[in-house]
Amino acid sequence: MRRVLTLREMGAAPLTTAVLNARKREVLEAIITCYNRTAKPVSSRTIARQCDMRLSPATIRNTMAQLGEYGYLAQPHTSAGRIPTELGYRVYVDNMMTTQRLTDEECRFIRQWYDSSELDIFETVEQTSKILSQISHYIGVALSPQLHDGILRRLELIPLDTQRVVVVLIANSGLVKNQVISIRESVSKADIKRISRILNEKLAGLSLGEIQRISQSHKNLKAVFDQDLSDSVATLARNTFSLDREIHVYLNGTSNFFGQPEFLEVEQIEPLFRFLEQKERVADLLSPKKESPDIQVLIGSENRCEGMEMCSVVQSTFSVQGDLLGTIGVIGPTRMEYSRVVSIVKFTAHVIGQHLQKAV
Amino acid sequence: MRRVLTLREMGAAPLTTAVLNARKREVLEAIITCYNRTAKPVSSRTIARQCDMRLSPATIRNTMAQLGEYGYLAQPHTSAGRIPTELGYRVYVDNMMTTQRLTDEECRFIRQWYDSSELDIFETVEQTSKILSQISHYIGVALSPQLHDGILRRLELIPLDTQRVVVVLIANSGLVKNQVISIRESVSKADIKRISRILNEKLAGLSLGEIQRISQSHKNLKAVFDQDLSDSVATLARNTFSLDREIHVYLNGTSNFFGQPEFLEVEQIEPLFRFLEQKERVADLLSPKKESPDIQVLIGSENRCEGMEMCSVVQSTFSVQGDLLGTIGVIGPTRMEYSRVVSIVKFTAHVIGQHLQKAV
DNA sequence: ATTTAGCACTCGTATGAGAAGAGTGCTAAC
DNA sequence: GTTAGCACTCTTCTCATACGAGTGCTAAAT
Repeated sequence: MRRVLTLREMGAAPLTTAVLNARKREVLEAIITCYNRTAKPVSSRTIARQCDMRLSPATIRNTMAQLGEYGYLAQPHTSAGRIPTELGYRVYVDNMMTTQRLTDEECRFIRQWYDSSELDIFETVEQTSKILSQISHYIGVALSPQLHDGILRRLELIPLDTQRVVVVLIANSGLVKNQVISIRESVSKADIKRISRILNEKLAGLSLGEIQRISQSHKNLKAVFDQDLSDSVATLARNTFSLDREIHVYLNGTSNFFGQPEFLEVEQIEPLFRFLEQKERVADLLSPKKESPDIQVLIGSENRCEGMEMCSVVQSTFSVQGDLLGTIGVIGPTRMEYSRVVSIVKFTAHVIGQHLQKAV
Repeated sequence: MRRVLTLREMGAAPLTTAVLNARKREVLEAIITCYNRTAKPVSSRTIARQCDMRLSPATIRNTMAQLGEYGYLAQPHTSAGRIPTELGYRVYVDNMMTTQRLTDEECRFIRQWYDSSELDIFETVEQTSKILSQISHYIGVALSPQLHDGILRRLELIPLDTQRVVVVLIANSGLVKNQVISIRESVSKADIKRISRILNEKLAGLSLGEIQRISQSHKNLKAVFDQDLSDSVATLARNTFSLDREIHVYLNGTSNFFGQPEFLEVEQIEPLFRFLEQKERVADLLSPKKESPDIQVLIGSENRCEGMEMCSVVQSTFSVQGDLLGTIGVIGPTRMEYSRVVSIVKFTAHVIGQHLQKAV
């Protein structure tokens, strides 16, 4: 029978650090560090050897037993070493982790990518997932900004032929999106110009989500425009702002997981890859939560995603001028170098913000 | 020692069907069919049981031995059944395969997707990869069209501020692409309008690749415009048409490979996934070859891609009004239902062409 | 009161032998 | 030309055993 603690057992354990004296902290950290390297249960002897204070394996065993009672450590089986539980990692991440500065080289590597790239937001975001995966050696992930959340700066209608118009929407954040829309009755070029002028006058400065809501109802439209609108204009407006809520999810470095010892078996890696292929779910996972802190760390099954039980997520949002634009993150095994990854994600979010600022 | 024939041995075998009498053909086909189902070496007894002409296993063994000499069959080890070689599949695909019509349901399934979708080309292409994977149960792949290959119908310059302009390029194929470009010296709105008019007059109807070439050189530009251009206009033109040659590659259904018996081991699936993550290489693989036939089938190592040795590719291009727009395809294990997949890819390429036609 | 040495015990892993089974190739008879 | 029979090969599965890593507990040492 496997001695893996249930969540309830783990939840019952004290979460405060008060109960963790210096030695327990040191042992917990040493085990986490060692487990990160080897992915194998850590024995008391290993810790005794490398621990600063010279203690015998027997003493370490006592400490480990106590950490086990708290639910911070678990044993795959009775006569095996210890591995950190999710709760153990949680305590480590929340209370013990020291922020590790990136090396100058790493910083340069990240900045270089952005400096050498154009300003297209979508490409920048896609590139970011690549950067994150390359530097973290895990999976880099990035969510494209949603036009829906932006403020309309300007729109342009370009007649394509009598039946179709290209709409170009420009948001305050620098986001530009075009789409071709069809109109039933033909509208003259002059009309389109007029409509375009009116729409710009009345709607610039509003959020695109708000505009979309308004344009759904004829009544609302009338109120905003303060005049009666022909059916064709109303339809045009409605179609112009019927934004697809699709989010683009960019994933990179998925094959980095093949190297990880805990994913050597297909049974482990298959559910993960199946999950990652459902882009909507990945988007859900990464979508900023209500009270989103600077940086968020979801450890193991905390992410509540089927297939992601053995993975952790480190994520952050990036914004331009206070406008939330998107999310970036790293997905790695639960046994992850949290301090390094947190630094990477933080720094990258900062740099991407700076970079996009130029495009405003 | 493994009895897998080398390519040279296989190449030395006769490729004509003349040498294949009815029985040999029937046995080869039966083995391929059976191996497709089971992924296990096929024994003489299995064939003897299901073969139409009532023959004993011993007779089948003789025939199998001859097919083995031709290089169409191989044995994993001395006392195992036979599996088709790549050459065997090649003979089957080229000479024996009967085109299998899709069921009405499958046709409806494919058409439905397109009927219910908007006309944005990129989304259509992305969706296509999803459709292909869902209906083939393998990996669906699609290459987005390259603006570079299109004919310019129209361009629009939208001033964003004094230093930046949004360029909207509209190609004959219905492809629309926007990009923000920066200009060093500020250009007035009136100037931009004027420039836009000139560019449209002079360049509409030319291929974008050609335009890009022209706009690289000041001299060429002068020749086309038949007048001297200010530095600002030249720069603007150059930046407008400096199209990134990036191709978007859409992959879907990669996790379908987890179900395949020959990919149960990580060692098999890892190189494949590593390959698929290199989007440029996938694009290379799928890019239409010089003399590209209606539909192309690459069997096993024919694709010459590291990691794809155990996979086959069925691909086709789709076009609108004779303009080659992009490529779609299916990647599956070498042990693939070629006749079904060929039908799927053919039909889908046809439907996507029809669908995009509407957007022209 | 804390630490440690010693030791019995548990459990996973590696190894090897043996049996079972699937399938072939060959030979001789039909 | 076809087939039955049989020896032979090779894989796979199972079982037993040995080994080793690591623990928990107890009693002694500090």
